[in-house]
Amino acid sequence: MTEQDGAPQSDFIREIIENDLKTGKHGGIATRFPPEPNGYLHIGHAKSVCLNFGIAAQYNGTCNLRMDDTDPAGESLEFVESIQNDIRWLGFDWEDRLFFASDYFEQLYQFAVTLIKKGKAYVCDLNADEIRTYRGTLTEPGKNSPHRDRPVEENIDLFARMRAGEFEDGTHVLRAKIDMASPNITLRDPVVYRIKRSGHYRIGDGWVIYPMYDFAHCLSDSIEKITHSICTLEFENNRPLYDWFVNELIEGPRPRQIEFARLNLSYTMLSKRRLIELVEGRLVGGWDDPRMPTVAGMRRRGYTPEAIREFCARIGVAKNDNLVDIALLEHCVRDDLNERAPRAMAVLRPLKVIIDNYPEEQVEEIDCPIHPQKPEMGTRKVPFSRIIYIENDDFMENPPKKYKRLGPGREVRLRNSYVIRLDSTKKNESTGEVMELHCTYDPDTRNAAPSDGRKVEGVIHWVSAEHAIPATVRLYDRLFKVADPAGADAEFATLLNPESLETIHGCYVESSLASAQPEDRYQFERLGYFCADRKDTSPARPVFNRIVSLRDSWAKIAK
RNA sequence: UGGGAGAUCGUUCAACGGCAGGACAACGGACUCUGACUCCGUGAAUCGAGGUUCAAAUCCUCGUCUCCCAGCCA
Repeated sequence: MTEQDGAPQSDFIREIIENDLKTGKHGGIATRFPPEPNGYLHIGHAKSVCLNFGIAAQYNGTCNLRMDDTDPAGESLEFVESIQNDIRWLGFDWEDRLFFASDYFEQLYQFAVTLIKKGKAYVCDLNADEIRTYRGTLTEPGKNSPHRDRPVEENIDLFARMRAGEFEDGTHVLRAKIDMASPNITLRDPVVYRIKRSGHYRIGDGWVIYPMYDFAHCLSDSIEKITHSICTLEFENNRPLYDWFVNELIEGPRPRQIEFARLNLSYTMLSKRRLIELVEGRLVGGWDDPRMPTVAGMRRRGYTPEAIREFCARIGVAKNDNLVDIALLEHCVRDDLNERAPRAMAVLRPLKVIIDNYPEEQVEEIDCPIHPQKPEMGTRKVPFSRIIYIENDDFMENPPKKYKRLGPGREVRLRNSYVIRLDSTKKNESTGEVMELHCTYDPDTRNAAPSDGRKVEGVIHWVSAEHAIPATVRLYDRLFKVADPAGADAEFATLLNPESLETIHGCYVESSLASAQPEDRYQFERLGYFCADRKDTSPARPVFNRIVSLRDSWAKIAK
C-alpha cells in the first residue's frame, strides 16, 4: 500500500489542510463522507471515501459517515446498509459517527425559521414552472417573486402550515431571499424547502416538507463541526450559497467547502442515474454484478480493497476533468494479487491428452509451490496420471513461427511435472476437429531439465482427468465497447459490450480447489486471477469469476 | 450568450520564477518450469500569441478550447 511504503499522500486539498493546521485555523480536522442512500457506491465514491477517511487518518482527525437523505424519492434502507458494508469492506471505520441528515430535520427547520425572522427567507406560492420562468436565464436576470416581500409573521405562519401539511405538494416553497439578478443562478432566491408527501424511508410521514441540498448540507456540516467539506467540482457554483447560509446562521468556526474532480474511468459509466438504468433495465444482474463499477460489483468480481485503495491513491486528486485508463485499475489489481494469490491450475477449455507410455494405474502426487516466488507459502499436492486435460489453445495443428506450445512432434513442459512430446492426434471424422492428443512423456524430466541438454521452451498447465473437479468459470470483460460511453452521444444500451460476460461450463480445476471458499482468490497459472463467487459457488459446483487476466504479450505477437 | 472552473507525455498526477519528473500505457531487450512476475532500456508533453525577467509550465495581457450552472435532485 502506498500509505505504508512511501511518502504520505499529498494533493492540493491536503496542502490546504496542512496550511490550516499550521496557521492554527483549526485545532483538528473533521471530514465527512455524505452519500445519498439512493444507490450503491461505485469506484468514484471510493475515491471520495479514500480521500475523506484518508485525510482524517493522516491528520489525526475524524471522518463521519452521513446519509444525505433529504429527498425521500429513491432512498431506502437497502442502500443505507449497502453503503455501510461497502465502506467497511474498503477498510474504513466511522466508529460511532454514523449520522443522518434526516435526524437534523427539526434543527434545520429552526434554522429556516431563524432565516425567516431575519427577513432572509419567504414562502413563495409560485409553482415550479413559474419559478423557472421568474428565474431568468444564463444571460438575463430573473424577476422577483410577487411574494418576496411578505411580512415575517405571515411567512412564519405559512411555513408552519407547510410543515403541518395544510398545503398540497408543489403549491408552496420556502425560498432564501438573496438576489434574483445574480449572475450566479444558484443565488437567485433558491428554494430551501419543498412539500413532498412521498413518505421517508426512516421517518415515514413525520415530515411533509424537506430541506434542499444547499440548505441541509452546509448546516449538517456545521452541526457536525466539519472543518473541510470536500465535494466534487459541479458544486463549485454552489459554494457561494453554502457560505451564505453558513454566514447567516452559524456562529464561530465554519466549515470550508473544497471541490475536486470526480473520477471518470474508461470503458465504464459512473453516473448513478446510468447505473440505476443498468440495474432496473436488467442489463446486468444487479448492483453487485461483477461487471459493475460498484464497490459491491468489484468485490464480487474479486477485486481487493487494497487494490482499490492503491488505485485511488495513484490517480491523485486535482481539479482537472479526467478519464482515467481502466488499465491502471487492472494494474493495481494484478500487482496486489500477484503478491498474495495462491497459484493453482485450471483448464477452461479442455483438450484430452493421453500419455501412452505412462503406467495406466499410476498416480503421482506432485508437490507444487503455492507461490513460486514465495516458498514460505508452502506447497500443495497435485495428482498426475495418464490422462490429463490441457488448454485447447495450448495445441495447434499448424503452429505459427513463434508458437512455443504443443504441435505435431513438438515437446512441451507440463507445469511442475514432465516434458511430453505429441505423437499423434485423434480427430472427429466428420468435423475434422482434434479430439485427443497422444503423447509420450520423458520420465527423467520431473523437476529436471532433459538430460541430453535439449531445450524445451514452452510450459503449459494441465489437470489430471480423473482427479480434476468440474467447475464453471465466468470470463468478464469491460461493460462498454467505447472508452468514453458517458461522452458518446449514442443510445447507451447500444454501447454495451455484448461480450462482457462469457460463462464457460465444463471447466476443470485441480483437486486442491475443492476447499475453495466463497471469495477465495487464486491465480490460475497462465490464465489470470480468479475468485470463487461469493454467492454462486458451492463445493458441489464451484463457480469462479475471472477478476482480471494475466498480461498477455503472446496475444500481441499473435496479432 | 452571463457566471464559475480547468488546460503539462497516449492517460493521469507532479514541478509553487531556477535542469519539465513519476506512474500507467506503448515499444525494444534480458531472464523464465506461468508468453506471468522481475530487471534493463527507448520513444513521448507545457493550448496559442505577445510581454515582464539573467531565467517562465509557473507572473502579466489578449485569444482558443473543454467542463459546470437556468430541478421543488444531490
